Amino acid sequence: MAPKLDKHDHVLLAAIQENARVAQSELGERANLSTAAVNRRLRLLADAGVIEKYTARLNPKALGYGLTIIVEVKVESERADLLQEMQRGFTACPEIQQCYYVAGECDFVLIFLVRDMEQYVSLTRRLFHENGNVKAFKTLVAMDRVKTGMDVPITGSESG
Amino acid sequence: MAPKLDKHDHVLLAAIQENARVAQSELGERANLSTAAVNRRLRLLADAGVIEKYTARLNPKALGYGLTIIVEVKVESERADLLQEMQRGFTACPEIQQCYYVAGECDFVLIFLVRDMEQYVSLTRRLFHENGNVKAFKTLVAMDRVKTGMDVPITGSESG
DNA sequence: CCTGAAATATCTAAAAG
DNA sequence: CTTTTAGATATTTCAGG
Repeated sequence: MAPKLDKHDHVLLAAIQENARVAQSELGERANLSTAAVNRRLRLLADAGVIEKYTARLNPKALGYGLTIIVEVKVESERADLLQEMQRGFTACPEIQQCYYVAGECDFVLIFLVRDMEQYVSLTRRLFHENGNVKAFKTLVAMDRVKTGMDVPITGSESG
Repeated sequence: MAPKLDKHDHVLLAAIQENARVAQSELGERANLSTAAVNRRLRLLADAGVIEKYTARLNPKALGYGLTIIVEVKVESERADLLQEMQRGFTACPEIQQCYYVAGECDFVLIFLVRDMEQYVSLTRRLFHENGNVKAFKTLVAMDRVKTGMDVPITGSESG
């Protein structure tokens, strides 16, 4: 899946992760490449799945989603089909930003983005209380989103 | 901070959140706006901070970061200056993708993206063991990143 | 794999309704 | 808000090393 990234790729990836709108001409200056080479590399990186998508990060508060809640879910049974059905339900819920299947005390960690507590309570009914496979869940209310994002660390060099 | 978003804005925001590279001409078709109106709205939304940034989402595994770990941190003292110093340390660490300050049993929830367990252990030394204000921390290893992203739900309409 | 230049496409701003 | 125009930027492709 990762076809040998060299240091030029690292420069490009770090740059577009920070700001996807920088012109390929400027990327070329930073990476010491022509715009044509930049264009080709970006295409290959996207085709290879290294670049998953170009996206705009929106301000949740500006859209009325002022409440972040982290939830730990414990399940009754770890039967594969039941887990998969739960994962589908979580994934389909737009208010669940992130879902991790974890090893340890609990089984899932979810990150909710909701308008208010009322909406969260309503979602817990549907997703947890009405789901026979949810044994327990623990709610952690975020007072501050200290650091957010899906940024991947990009070291100076590694494989090149 | 949120200067009345109408349904046109919602269409635009949902579209560029899903794919930031769609042409403004196509955005215009989807939102029933001229490209000039789309351009103006996108500029205003960015200036107002509704659009925080344009970014490329990268595949962590492709960059060698195959291990996601969620950590709950409990502090000794909640003194404001100590908390702030911890937050600065977490924020400055590239391997910490996300940091939430939460109410409840623990005080911080962190999401790490690391190359391997060795790197994680090394980071815990520096960030937790060598920090006098960390009372305890609990490590949850992610077996699967079921759903990721920072997407904000965009309802059909609300304030318009 | 690269560069440089040409051909497309896109964005931005202005003018007028 | 709209449409149209025009010029500046950005992108993609192509020829050739």
